[in-house]
Amino acid sequence: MPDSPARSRVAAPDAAVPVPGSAAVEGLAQGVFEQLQRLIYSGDIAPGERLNEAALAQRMGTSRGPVREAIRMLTGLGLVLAVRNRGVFVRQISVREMAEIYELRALLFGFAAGQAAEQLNDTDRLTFVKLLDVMDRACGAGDGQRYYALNLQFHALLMFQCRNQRVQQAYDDHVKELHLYRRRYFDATVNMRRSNQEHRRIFDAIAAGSPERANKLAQAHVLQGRQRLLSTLELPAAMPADRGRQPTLLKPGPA
Amino acid sequence: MPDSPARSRVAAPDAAVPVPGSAAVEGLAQGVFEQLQRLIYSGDIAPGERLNEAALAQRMGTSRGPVREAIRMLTGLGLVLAVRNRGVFVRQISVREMAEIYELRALLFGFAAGQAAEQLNDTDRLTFVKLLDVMDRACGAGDGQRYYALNLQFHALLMFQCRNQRVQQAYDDHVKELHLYRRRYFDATVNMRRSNQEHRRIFDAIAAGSPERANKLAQAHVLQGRQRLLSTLELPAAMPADRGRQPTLLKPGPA
DNA sequence: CGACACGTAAGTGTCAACACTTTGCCAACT
DNA sequence: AGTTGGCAAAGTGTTGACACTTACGTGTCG
Repeated sequence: MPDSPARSRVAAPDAAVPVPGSAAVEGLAQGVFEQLQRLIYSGDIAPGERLNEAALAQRMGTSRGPVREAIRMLTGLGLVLAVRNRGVFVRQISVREMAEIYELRALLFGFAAGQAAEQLNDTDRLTFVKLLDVMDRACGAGDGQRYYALNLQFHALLMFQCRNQRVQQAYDDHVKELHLYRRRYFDATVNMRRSNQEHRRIFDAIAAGSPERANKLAQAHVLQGRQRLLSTLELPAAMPADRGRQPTLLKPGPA
Repeated sequence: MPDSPARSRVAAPDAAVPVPGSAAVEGLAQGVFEQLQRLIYSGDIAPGERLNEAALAQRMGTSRGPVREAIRMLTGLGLVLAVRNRGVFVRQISVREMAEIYELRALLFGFAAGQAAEQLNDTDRLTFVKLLDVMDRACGAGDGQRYYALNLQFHALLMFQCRNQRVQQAYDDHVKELHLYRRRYFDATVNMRRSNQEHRRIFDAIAAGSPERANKLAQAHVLQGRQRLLSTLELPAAMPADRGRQPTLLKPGPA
């Protein structure tokens, strides 16, 4: 009791337990885990980068124990790759992997669309209508950031229609993996327009109660999204520059 | 690597590092992780059971650190559920979850079958033919254990045809989750026969180059597998029993 | 006889120290 | 000059100890 650890510590930049009223009940490892996840998905840590335990521990205001545990959670999640005695590295997904993930996404998304066409309740239908309306406006205004967010919402709402948490989870997991790739390259107004049109057609098929058509359209939508992304990737080196990083294909592995 | 014999530790029952020639290069945490995974999938630890860190540490011949890290990997994998200050419990999947997983499996399996019908090379075709032949024999001999193994092989071979590692991995992951449910209830000879017939029909569709039909048949096969399992679950009142533990794990709530 | 409070035991959460590996650098040797 | 050998620093792997929370059994009071 002479030592009140959480409080007598110097304020850390990303403290996992900053204030008592916070989510300290979750435990340090959990807190560090969530911080790291956020940092990785936000691109703040960058794929291929190494995670330094001591540095992170200091940054989070804990010892290395919780940091290591958090990192192990990340490995279990497949977000990070551990190499014995060398450290863990943020996973880099290759173009091929990205393509594969898109294919899987297309499959799941198509399935959900098909289910939606068979069992769409009125409140969800209304939500769809409203959402599409807002998306039209964002699209017209050329607000890429906003459209990106709405797009996620649309997809989430559609995925919910399959009433299968496992499928939704699989979808979410894989979408997360694509975040790093996608965020940067999703601002071309043209892409936005086409994407928006496709959404409308998918919804029409769903509202019309045509599972087959909805499925096909939804699948095509995702695959065309992949195509759009691939084409922007193939364009020359005229993007915000990721410190010279190419769409690398391989992990930072030793051999 | 030269052995460091300083460890005069008594041999532990499931030692994660028994002999130098073993997988010691992977690190203790990794070793413990693999052991635990095995123990859980083999049903040796049983769903709902709690993992005692100290006990496991002793059993594996390490300290609690590596055990905790291994456990964190399991949580990242979703195999286990952690509750602060209470411990981690092997995840129990409900019947509903099982049904959902089967639906997802059906989707993926159907997809692979469709792809297979579009691009099946000769060597794989031959492998299929041979495999089906062996399965016929095992089926005729009523060898449930053997058929179970062959069945997995058949499904793996078919999944491979989609040439998409992500899809395969998703399939594998979910099949693993079902292992606990399935192993016990898969010996009825009748089920074996019907299953085998379905395999044949699926392969026929693939060999005939009919993606649509192959997809449908494969999907139906998995869903019928689900039905077979559900019916066996509903029959008996007595199974090994989970020691009365319910899907609890929710704390009563503060104040 | 039942409910509540308390004390104790078991178990998890966290930490700081120590052991081992890898890696980069500098010097000596060919 | 190029190569090889071996220090030294940095970082990961592992451990045992200590703090804290929870669960459980016991005893007392109503």
